[in-house]
Amino acid sequence: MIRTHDAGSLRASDAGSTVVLAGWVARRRDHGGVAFIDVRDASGVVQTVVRDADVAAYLRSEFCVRVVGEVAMRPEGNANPELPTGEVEIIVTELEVLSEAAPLPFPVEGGEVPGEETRLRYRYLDLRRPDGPGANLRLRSRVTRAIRDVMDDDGFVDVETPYLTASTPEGARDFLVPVRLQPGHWYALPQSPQLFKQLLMVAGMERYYQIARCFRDEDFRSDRQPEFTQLDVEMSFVDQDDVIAVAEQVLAEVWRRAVGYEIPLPIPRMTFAEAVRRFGIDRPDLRFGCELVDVTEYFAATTFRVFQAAHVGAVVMPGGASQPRKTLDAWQEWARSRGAKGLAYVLVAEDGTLGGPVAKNLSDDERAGLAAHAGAQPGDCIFFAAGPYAASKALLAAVRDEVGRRCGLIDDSLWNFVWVLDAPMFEPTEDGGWTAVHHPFTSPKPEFTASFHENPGEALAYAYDIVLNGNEIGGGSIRIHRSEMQQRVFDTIGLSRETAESQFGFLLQAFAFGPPPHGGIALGLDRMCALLAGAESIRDVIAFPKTASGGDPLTGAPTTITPFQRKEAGIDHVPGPVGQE
RNA sequence: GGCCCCGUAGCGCAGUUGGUUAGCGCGCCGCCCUGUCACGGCGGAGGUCGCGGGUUCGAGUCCCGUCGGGGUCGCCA
Repeated sequence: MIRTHDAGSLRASDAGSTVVLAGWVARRRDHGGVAFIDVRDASGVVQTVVRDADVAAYLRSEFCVRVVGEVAMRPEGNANPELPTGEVEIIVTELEVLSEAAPLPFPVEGGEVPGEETRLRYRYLDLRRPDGPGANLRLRSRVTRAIRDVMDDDGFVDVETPYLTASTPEGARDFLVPVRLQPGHWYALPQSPQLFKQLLMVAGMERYYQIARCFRDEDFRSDRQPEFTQLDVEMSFVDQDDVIAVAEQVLAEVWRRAVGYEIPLPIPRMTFAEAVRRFGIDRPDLRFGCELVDVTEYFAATTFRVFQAAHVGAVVMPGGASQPRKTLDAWQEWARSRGAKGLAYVLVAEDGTLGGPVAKNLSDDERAGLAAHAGAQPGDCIFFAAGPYAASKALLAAVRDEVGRRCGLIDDSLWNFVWVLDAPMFEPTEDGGWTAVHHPFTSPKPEFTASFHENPGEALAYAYDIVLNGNEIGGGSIRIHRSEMQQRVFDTIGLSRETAESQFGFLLQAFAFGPPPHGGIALGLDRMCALLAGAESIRDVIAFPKTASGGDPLTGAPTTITPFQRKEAGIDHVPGPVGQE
């Protein structure tokens, strides 16, 4: 090493020793005769004192320097209690510029945080910022270390699965890779290692894990990138409780070591049906109340046409009656932007009388008991959604989240985990058929193994999602391991034997050779890290993320390719008639 | 693919009802300064107002289109 000490590690106890530091010029305070150069490395920052005016005047922000000097106590009254190293300073005897820095596109130290695109174009400088995303990468490293320690202690085998694999038209859009040696043939990047990890169970690995990159060519969100990372786990001879227990051990160790939080185990469980009934969504944020109220029965005989619906639900906004008309109108616009027709509301006045446009459409009896039935207090606002069950619940879930935010009901310091179990196995498609809610390898719960084909809408899946503060951070299931049942699932979702054979034939064939009962889970590493870091976007916990249009401002990817590359990759190959390629 | 917000100096932003030479802070360059820690003082440079078109005597400002960034719905087995 060209240095003897880390800048941020120096304390009063080091006074008198001669040290060699290497780092960057964080700040320069040049007084002419004496100059203070803050030297920063990964460990922190320390003040150095340069008395050679020529040397000091030459330095600029972010020059990379090597400094030799003696650690000295700062003069009386000059200590800086804001800094861990604030009691000492380095009296510089030798300063070597290792490399110069051009004028910066944005300040590495202090200043306003630049726009996202600028930060990504100069990501190496963004990561160098002491209060930037670099700290998140260190956090992420602690997380993966904790994961590997737990998995290793539990006897799991870390296996790498292919990134160049076969396209499966089901599910998300694939990223495709042309194959030079076979013009017209394409690899797909895996959306997840799902099929391979099941093959590893057939292979007798019994306990598999991988911190795996996954690829999905879908639109972006703040919590979605085209490539993302998950902790992928699969286990043989297990039940749902076994998988959940392993996941809880991982989460507990990660939270313990990343942020020093002890997750109370076991993590509470809730069924999918209960989550939707009480919170309108399968990933409820349990940090606050405001649970949904079912008023369908209450309005069963109403003459108000809007409430003559399959389902009428409500959510109470504490203190919402005092919202100005403009704000209430803005709620309508908000609801419409989410595809709803509007958002009915009733204001409960301080004297208990009901106001708002909907109130006058209700009967005297309906008005009399409404506040009590909905659990509203004087001064509250009751929002309503009426229509099909799922759509109404979804709208109210969004209202509840918005109410939680606007009313300051959410305690940011809470870590509220919950398992959501027993999701439906199938959901109806637009053309009257059925499709798998999770994926078609998910087993039905034991009580539905015989009936799911006849009553797809009632079948519950042997699946579990882990939810944290309203965010789905992972999910898994017990898989189907018998060809017969797998075939019935394919039949249920209308996947022909030919299609199933061409897409998943290798898995079905593997299942002919003594497949063990198995199940697993995948945890979203990026989302976990973003939550642990308090980041608003998973971009903040990824070293080199992409923008919303899929570009990387730093490398310029994706780029066009040369005509030679086109030819060599064979991407313009025109396939012959099907079956004759 | 739909909708919403944003785009003005290297960075962060202001810019009135459309009106003369487009401002502010930081940064940058030069000079001064021996105890600062967001050091300070004096001086200076730096702009295709994202791009294209239109309205107008006149456009950073209004209109249309387009590109880029962010968010959201669809989508994400």
